[in-house]
Amino acid sequence: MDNAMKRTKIHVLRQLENSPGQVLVKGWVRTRRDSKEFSFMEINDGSCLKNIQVIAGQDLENYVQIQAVSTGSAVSVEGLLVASPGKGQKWEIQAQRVEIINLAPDSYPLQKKRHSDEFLRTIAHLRPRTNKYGAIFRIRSEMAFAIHQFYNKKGFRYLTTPVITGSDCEGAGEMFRVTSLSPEAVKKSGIMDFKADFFGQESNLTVSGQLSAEMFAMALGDVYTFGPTFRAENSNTSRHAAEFWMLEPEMAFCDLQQNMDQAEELVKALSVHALENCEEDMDLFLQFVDKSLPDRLNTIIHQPFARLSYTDAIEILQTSKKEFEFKVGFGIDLQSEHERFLAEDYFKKPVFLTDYPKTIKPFYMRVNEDDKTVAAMDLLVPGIGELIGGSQREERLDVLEKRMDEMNLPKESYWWYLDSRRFGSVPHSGFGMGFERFLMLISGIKNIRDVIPFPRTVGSIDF
RNA sequence: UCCCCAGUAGCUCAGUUGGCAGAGCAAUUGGCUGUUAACCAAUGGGUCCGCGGUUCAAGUCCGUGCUGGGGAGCCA
Repeated sequence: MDNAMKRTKIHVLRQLENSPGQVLVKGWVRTRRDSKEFSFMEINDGSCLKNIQVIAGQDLENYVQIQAVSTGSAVSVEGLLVASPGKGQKWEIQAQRVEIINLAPDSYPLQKKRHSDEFLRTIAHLRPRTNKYGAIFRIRSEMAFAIHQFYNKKGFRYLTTPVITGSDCEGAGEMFRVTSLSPEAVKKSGIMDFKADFFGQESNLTVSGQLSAEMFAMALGDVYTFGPTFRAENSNTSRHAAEFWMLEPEMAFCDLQQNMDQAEELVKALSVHALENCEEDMDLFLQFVDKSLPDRLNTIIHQPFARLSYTDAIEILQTSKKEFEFKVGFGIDLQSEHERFLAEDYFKKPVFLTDYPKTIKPFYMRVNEDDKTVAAMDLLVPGIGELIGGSQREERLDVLEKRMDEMNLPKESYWWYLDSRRFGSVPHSGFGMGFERFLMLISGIKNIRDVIPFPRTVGSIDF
């Protein structure tokens, strides 16, 4: 290859106002059509949704081989960038040299037509080469960056909390056990001897970085964690995965209202960021994936989210004419149908529900003056359900210890957590947002498996 | 884990009261052509998800298992 020539990515080429003349592109052939004296090749290099059209003429020395280039093949093309006389594209490349880097056999599974999401899940290693999956994974990348940018601008510090944890009762669901004990040794002795295990005690994959984040909020002020989270729940739905990414901001000197303000600002800012920075990829979803998406995003960005207490929500559900499968009443956790009714039918926009009964919420949430409810907040969004769960944390040592006693939690193993309430305890709040659920919200993709590069779910860990 | 639905060519699907296994797209070959998921023609392509049963005969009916999808629970 000509080392003097530098490769230009297709997203750069497509934005050019004037032709630089000679260009070099490398990518994969999406489709090829023959004409009388030349071949049309559409090349995609993953830098953007769109392809660049290459005109490979019969005067090329390897024209016979070029005519055999199949969908999925990798090529390197050097030629002149010229205005395209055809419709549908501004530029095209008049090839002077086409190097076939790799010829894909006709068994290449991706065809020049629409494939079902279910089929593409069975070839998760190849699906990012399609328009839709290429688009969502570019958006996923951009959104991860946007999260860091959002909090960096606000003066938050990024905190990486442990993936392996020693606490076995964080109460957020079933946990994956981490061990270095060999199955043979365990079978032989008949017991899991945790004292002989790597950490000398039971250890698990994290279900939340919140407790760690609270410690750092008491030191650095405003922090956030953003990383992988693991749940060993046997849940088989389109909204759950065993491994997912969660964003968890934690803020000192912050009450429940300010917590909701933060969450609402975040969701709005990220949505705007997606539309402004992933315009071409977002258009694919706005136009073809979910017809209701433009309205939904417009509502999210421009309308204030609804805010009401759990008690008021129960009132609305009880007085609504809608027939529910499950009865509602104070003290009962809301069912999916209730949450959907509130977000999709009643308010038709994201809804914060606050002040849930303390009996259905974790120990760390701040007990309200009524001693019946806690300063919790869940953000319910149309189409997804719960996107965010958060609370003002219980900063009063005596109240917190009483709650832990009520819930039979071993205070001694939370000694360090309780220390934060002993030494300079202040009101503070935080929340967790499922990153994949947010991606589903802004893309209209209906299954969480389709916004994760290689999803891990019950009974499925291929790739 | 529970409820419902599905599994037929590489992909998407049709297949009637049980009676010879089908279509479109893809692939291959040829034709045509500054084409846009190009077009036209021909050809090849099957463990009808697995196992067991009913029947003269099962893609079709029954049982069971597996896989996938939708919903519920749990949650982010």
